[in-house]
Amino acid sequence: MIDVDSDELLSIRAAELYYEENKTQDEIGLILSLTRWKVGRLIAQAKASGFIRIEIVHPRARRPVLERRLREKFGLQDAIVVSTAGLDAFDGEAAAAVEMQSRTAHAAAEYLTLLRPSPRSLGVSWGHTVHAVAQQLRQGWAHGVSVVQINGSVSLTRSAGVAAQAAVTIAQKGAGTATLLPSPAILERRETRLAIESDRTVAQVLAAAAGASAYLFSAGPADESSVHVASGYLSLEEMAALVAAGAVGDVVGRFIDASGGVVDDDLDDRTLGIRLAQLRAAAVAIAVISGPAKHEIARTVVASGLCTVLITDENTALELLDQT
Amino acid sequence: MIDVDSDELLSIRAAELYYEENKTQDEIGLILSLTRWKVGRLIAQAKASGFIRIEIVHPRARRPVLERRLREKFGLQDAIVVSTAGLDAFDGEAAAAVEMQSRTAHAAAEYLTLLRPSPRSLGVSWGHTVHAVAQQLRQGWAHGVSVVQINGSVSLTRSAGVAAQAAVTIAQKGAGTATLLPSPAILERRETRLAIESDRTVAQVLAAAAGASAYLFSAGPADESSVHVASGYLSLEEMAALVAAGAVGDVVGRFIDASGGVVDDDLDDRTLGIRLAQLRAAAVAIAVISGPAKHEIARTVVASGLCTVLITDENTALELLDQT
DNA sequence: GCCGGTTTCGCTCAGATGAGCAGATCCACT
DNA sequence: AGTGGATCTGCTCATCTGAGCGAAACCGGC
Repeated sequence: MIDVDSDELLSIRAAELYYEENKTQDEIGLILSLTRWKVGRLIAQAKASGFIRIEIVHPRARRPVLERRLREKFGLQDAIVVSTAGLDAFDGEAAAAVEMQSRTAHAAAEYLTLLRPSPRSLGVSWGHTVHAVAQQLRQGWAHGVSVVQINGSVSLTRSAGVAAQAAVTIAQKGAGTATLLPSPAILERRETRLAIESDRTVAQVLAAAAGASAYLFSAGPADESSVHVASGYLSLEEMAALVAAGAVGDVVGRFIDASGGVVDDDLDDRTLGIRLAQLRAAAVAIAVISGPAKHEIARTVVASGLCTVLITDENTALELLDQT
Repeated sequence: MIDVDSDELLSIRAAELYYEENKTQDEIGLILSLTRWKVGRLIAQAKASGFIRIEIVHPRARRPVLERRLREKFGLQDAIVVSTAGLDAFDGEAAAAVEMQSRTAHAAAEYLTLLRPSPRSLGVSWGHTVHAVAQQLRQGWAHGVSVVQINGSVSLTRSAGVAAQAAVTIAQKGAGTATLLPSPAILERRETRLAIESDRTVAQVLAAAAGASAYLFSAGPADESSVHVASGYLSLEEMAALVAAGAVGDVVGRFIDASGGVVDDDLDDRTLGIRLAQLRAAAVAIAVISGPAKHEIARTVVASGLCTVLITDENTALELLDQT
């Protein structure tokens, strides 16, 4: 029979009476024939040994401890970590992932709303995540905000509207205006990109994007589920090649490796939108990244200084903090 | 967008800072621009709303709240409920069930050891559970205890030793003696039972059993997994007939229905061992019942006053307390 | 606008709790 | 046995926290 340290057992009994029966340490001392100081120490010991688990079960709960550790480890200005508590109530991993996506987007919307100073101009990328954030924002989240798209958005397979939707919604709900970037995200030839870029309308948008007072973007994993594959910008073969070359994902359409460097210079040269250096230099760059598929790219984003603020879920945060 | 009551959200934020960051309510007030009393109330509210879940994670943890409710609801002298915390670490329901069985047996062994006055004579039944308790008892748990079997034990398919083992082990570890009941549990004819019962050796054991200062027994479900089927006392058909007649399980070999009454008078008349009335009249009757298959019989045991002390697992306890 | 009822607020005060400290106890090694 | 170091114990005291209580704010009906 494996014996459990009798002090450990006592501390469990004390903790039961304290937390479940909410008796005072005095009363517990009486019951267990201990001084109340001993009881206090036993409970402290139980806590220190991790036998007492306190969980805040609420869809909008956050994890301040993880947030602080993220800030410290990666030198972030701010970090928001939404709790995964209560996820077992959802059946199926897919449903759970959707819920976490939604919680994260909600947290991002709230963060944007509460951000002070409220951004005069906000550069946004596009994709599922940014779209979700736009949805969660409430009417009047800002009083006049100039929203600018920061990377090419015209899709080859869908109408431009879909990608533009997010920026427009964010602007509309913030009583402001949206400036769209009328260009594909990835061009076939470098020259085409240069040509489009030099067009006055596009150049003006890019200039506006470069001068935004804050950025809001997500990141995508480098795999067949990437929006760039779905949008037709990249074939499955090209994606496989990127992965083979070390790509872990993309930020504003630019594919990067684990160290945060551009993977394919040629591809990057054909990609239209602000450059990663501009993002790295931004005073406020909010990355919203959630989901198990994005752990790797999330690590790269925070590790290579692409964002100043990270909004993510608990699992991703734990993964990011997990050593290395 | 479904809005969450802003007070509710505040209470979550306050709770996060209080429980995760362990700040004082004063500090939290400073952070959230609230008075410390408001913070206290918010945290209390979060607790009351059930957003704060405090769990004691330890294999030997108990559930004093459930224990008290069991005592109150069923008028028990005592109740021990072992926690299911940490069971997800086991893979498979079977492994989890084994773990709970073991935890419950451990708790029973501990209870016996700490029972005051220590029983001079202890009547025991036999089966998996009692065997497990015997295993978990430690050397010297008592100083001279007279252990008596309270129901027939000679198996038709295995050697008598197996069923006797538990009683012998309990006696040996308690520096005492074991008195075995040298008879099958269920006879084929009433007359045989009477004949055996009138034999002096058997009669003396039964008399000793009747005079025990405490009883320790378990209960079995009425289904094909019953030890009485495995032991060969009952055929699958007989068991099916018992179930059809309303049997929910057996206690010391006697099958009872939901209200605690004997299901089959003839069968009961062929069963050798102490009578249920004797158990109901006992000053200390400790029932050790754990596992999902035994919820129904557990309910019957406590509801019909067959035990004064129940030792069980959290799930069974919850089931027992679940209304009705 | 006014008024009664209800809720919320800030506060007092007493009880509960944790930090820190000196004495007691234990333990290993001579 | 004797000794030095480490740990444990019970205590004082300062701080933290929850109950209870008037005062203020709020709300709906006139």
